[in-house]
Amino acid sequence: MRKQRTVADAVDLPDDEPTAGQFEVLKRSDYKEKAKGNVKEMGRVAVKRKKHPSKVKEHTTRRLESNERERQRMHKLNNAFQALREVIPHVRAEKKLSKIETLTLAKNYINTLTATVLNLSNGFLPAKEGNSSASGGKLYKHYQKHNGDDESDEQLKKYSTQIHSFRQGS
DNA sequence: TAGGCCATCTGGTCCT
DNA sequence: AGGACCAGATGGCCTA
Repeated sequence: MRKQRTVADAVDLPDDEPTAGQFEVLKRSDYKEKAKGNVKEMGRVAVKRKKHPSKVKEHTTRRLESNERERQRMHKLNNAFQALREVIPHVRAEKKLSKIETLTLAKNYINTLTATVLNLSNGFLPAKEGNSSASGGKLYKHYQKHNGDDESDEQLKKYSTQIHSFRQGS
């Protein structure tokens, strides 16, 4: 199990260690600039600055609350990833797809399905005026825009190759 | 042991 | 003003 870090961990520092609220805020650009030079001192520059205890407490409370919200947000995101995993057919069922694998596979799966639908519905024919969505014309145009002249067979090949490579763990 | 993946914390920015 | 979103940092776990 991963260690649960809390603000309490951060607050429980030696006396000479600055606590939350005693750091000078850097602008994002400065932050990034600093990142290039020194990884150890990322982001925060310690400046000893006395703050009223109630302010520190308030800051800590707010931090805890937003940490909790962020955790919930990430959990929701992970649930969505899990839901996506469950609808993408893939071979390596015994091993969970990573996030990047899930997204990549999903994208190619969608392309494959789109191509298949277009083929089945003769979507490759020019859409009739006024009935473009029903005939698949819009879909075809969208698909063509993003996939050029890829045939569905090509998509299918691409998709199965990818599934295969994931199965082999490459 | 190195590298990949992930969860969590954090501060800045955007949005309502 | 406050919450959502984002990206960087950090450290733990797992596998080759």
